[in-house]
Amino acid sequence: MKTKPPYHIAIVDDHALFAKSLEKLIDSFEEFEVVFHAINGLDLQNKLKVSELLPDVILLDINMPVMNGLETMEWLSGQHPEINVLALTMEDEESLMIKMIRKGASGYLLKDIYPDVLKAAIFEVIQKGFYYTEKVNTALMGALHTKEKPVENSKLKKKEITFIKLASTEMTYKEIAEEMNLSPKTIDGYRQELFNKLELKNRVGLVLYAMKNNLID
Amino acid sequence: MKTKPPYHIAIVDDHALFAKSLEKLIDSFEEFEVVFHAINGLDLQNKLKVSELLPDVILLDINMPVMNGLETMEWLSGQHPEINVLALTMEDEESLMIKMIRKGASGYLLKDIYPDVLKAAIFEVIQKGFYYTEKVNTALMGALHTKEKPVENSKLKKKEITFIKLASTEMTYKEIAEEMNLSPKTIDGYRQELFNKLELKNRVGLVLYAMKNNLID
DNA sequence: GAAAAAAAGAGGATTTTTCCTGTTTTTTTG
DNA sequence: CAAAAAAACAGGAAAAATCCTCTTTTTTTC
Repeated sequence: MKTKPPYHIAIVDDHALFAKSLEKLIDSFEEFEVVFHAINGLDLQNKLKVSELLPDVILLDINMPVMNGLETMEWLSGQHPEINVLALTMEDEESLMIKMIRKGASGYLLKDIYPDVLKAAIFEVIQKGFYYTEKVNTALMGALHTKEKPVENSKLKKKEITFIKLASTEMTYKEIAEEMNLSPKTIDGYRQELFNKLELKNRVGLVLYAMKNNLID
Repeated sequence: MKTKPPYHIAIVDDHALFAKSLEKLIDSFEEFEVVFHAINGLDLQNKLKVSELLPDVILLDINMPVMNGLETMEWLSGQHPEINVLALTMEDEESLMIKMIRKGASGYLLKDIYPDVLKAAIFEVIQKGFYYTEKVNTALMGALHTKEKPVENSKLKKKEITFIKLASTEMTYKEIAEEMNLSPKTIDGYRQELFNKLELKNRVGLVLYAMKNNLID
């Protein structure tokens, strides 16, 4: 970790306008300098490979089309554990927040914060290695106190994910079965298994689950 | 309309980080100058009242909590028709786009555009009074060709909205009826009416509609 | 206050979803 | 290869959702 300015920042966000704007803002802080920005996790991997100097901090958007924040965070933890990552997101979703922290993010910020807060957060991450707001702390405590169900709900199988996505449309299960080239009874099995595993009551619950876990939208 | 730089821009967006960043970006274009930014439609109304100089162009975010883009646009069209408005949004939602144009927006931009496009768009809006991309044109043509259904779907009644919100949970219709102190048959009437009006096939469609229109989450 | 419109409610039927308990087929693993 | 595990599939039934048409009650409007 560098101890003197300028600190190098990388931005990962698929919204070019936001990314570029953010770059301007960060460059306006004299202690910081944006070294590059990537439009998704894959792009970040490439940029990191060819970049001669690694960023001190990465600002990572969570909602991205190709390789999302969680996947990217996982890769970063493995490949570049020395880089501090600040997760950026539009929504205040507690479960996502916890997942990002678990995967090694150094902090979690909403996009509706004020620039000063961002600046302070980056500084704190560089100095202390983390930036946790009251909110994150509360959520973390809560997560630790509720007993860890061995649900492994983050590890849905591919077909289950496909099914959930289709179940989050106006298709009937029969149509979904055709689409997936499976018997309606098999589809019913998926449904039942997921209802049990995720503790859902009906299909609407499945759609809400898909939303919260960014499987749709 | 002013004909010489600097042109004055106002930003309306509830995400402080994005708004401030965007301000930096725009100020970096020498022809433009950000005069103020508001966090929602209501705030914009106040700012416009006390501001001694009106902006030439307003960059208006569509998704805002208090007074959203559509409502704000409606008000602007009535009170300040001379100000050109560029709608800004995260999602590429055709119906929203058309509604904004109908209410008088001078252009429609996605937040994933490049800064140069934004700059060009602002210029074009100032000079020509509008900035329509190929996409918007296509959508508009399509909208004109499909006959205007008197749907008024933007004006859902209060109870319908309550119903949609409850239908977007794991409750059964029977439970929803109890919650709303109505007969299950009445609830069924709401459901049927909404399915027709919004052209939905089933309850999942209703949940998706609720999502797209920010009734939930 | 009578007519019109809107909201609430109902009967009755079909389709879809949900649930429970199995069997058969395919894949994995020692 | 044989045993075990996972995936695919089924029968049958109850519950919920969906659909269509219609009546009653309440509210609005002239």
